[in-house]
Amino acid sequence: MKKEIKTLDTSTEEKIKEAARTVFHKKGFAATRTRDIAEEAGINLALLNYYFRSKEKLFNIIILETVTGFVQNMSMVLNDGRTTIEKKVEQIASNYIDFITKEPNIPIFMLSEMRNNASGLAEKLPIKQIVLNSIFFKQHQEAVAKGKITEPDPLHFLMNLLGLTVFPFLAKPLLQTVNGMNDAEFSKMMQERKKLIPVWIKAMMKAK
Amino acid sequence: MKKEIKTLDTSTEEKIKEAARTVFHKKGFAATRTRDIAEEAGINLALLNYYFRSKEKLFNIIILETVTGFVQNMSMVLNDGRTTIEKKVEQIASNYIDFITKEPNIPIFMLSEMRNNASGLAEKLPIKQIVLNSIFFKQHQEAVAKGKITEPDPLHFLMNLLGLTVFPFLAKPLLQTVNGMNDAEFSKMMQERKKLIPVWIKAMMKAK
DNA sequence: TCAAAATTTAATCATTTGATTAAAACGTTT
DNA sequence: AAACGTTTTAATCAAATGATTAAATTTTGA
Repeated sequence: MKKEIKTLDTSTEEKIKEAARTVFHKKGFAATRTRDIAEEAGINLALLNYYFRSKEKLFNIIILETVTGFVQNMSMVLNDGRTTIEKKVEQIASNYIDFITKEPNIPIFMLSEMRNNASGLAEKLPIKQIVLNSIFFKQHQEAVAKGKITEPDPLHFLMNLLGLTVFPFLAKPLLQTVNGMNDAEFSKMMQERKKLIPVWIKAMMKAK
Repeated sequence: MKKEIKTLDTSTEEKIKEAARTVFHKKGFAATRTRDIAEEAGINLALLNYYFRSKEKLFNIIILETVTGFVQNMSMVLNDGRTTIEKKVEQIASNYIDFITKEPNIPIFMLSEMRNNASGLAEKLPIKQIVLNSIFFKQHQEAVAKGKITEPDPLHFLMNLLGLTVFPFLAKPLLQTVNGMNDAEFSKMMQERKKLIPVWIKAMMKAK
């Protein structure tokens, strides 16, 4: 048969990547053992080095994919010319709450691995372009000019939106023990926030 | 026999704790080597085990102190009967921005180490008590009753406040490369947020 | 079919790492 | 000073860990 498209889903290489993603996301680079990944993938340890040379190289592939996926979503929304700025806020809040609900380890994984920027990751990401050249950026400028938004720096805007959206997931371990909150309750709370965050952002941005 | 008070500031035990705090905060438990701590403290490696038995026991002491310190500040503010809820928001934003500016590694350290709650830390903290029995909690209930605050759950209130305050520090590595922001600019931005966050929170809480 | 190439496996290596030990150095008490 | 307890040091240990190797097995292509 063709060797290229031979059920890539279950190829050894893909199994290792999938396992690496799972373990790295959950435990981070330093706490992850290559043997953990091999076991999770159900493969011989040596295959990890056979396909990816080293733990570090495998990690760099995973984190680049993870961060790219995270940013891409926002990029799409920010560059949609058909939606208002209000609608963009709704979409970002809603999309990220759904996304992080499915992959709850991603925010703390990304932020903790970037803390010393060891992988030089940030340089590889065109986030600045994404924001500064975005339709959102222009819409924000217009809204400021028209006095509909008080704070002129779009950075505050995006940071507030992401903070309100992402921070609860980061604080979840605390909430669960401290507040006795279970997964269902947390999930319900985040669903509420899909509607609350756009309302809050709107109110904040008009405030002065 | 006697050894109680002999310049505790520079005692070996204290030097090790201080070094451990520095290294653990910066790199996290898994990435920290006991030799890193010994070197930072300028002591022989064996002394770490002599005074603290194991890396893990030393870590548990450090993280408990760190989180306690972090929570204590909020507890004081939330239980001050002489301040309004608006003033409490100002104080928490201001205190934490100052605190984290001095110790920028603490938020990501706390959150990433709690992600699997390995140290069973959350159980040791009386945060639930702190919030539910606080003066703030009663003031919040009153404000809701009087219609001054729309959202009835004080959890949203505190999570929003902390999210707006802490999240920028977590995202700092991104901002620095992506936005080309240097330390001085970041610091200036956070000083602005001391004034902005109370205004924003006030507007958010009235929104509906 | 069969030889070459690719993949997989078990065994092993060299370091790293947390921890311990025995002896030396230091300080206190008598 | 001598005896005793405490602190510090250098050396070492055992387990863990990332990586490699050589052989076995499977797949590919003529």
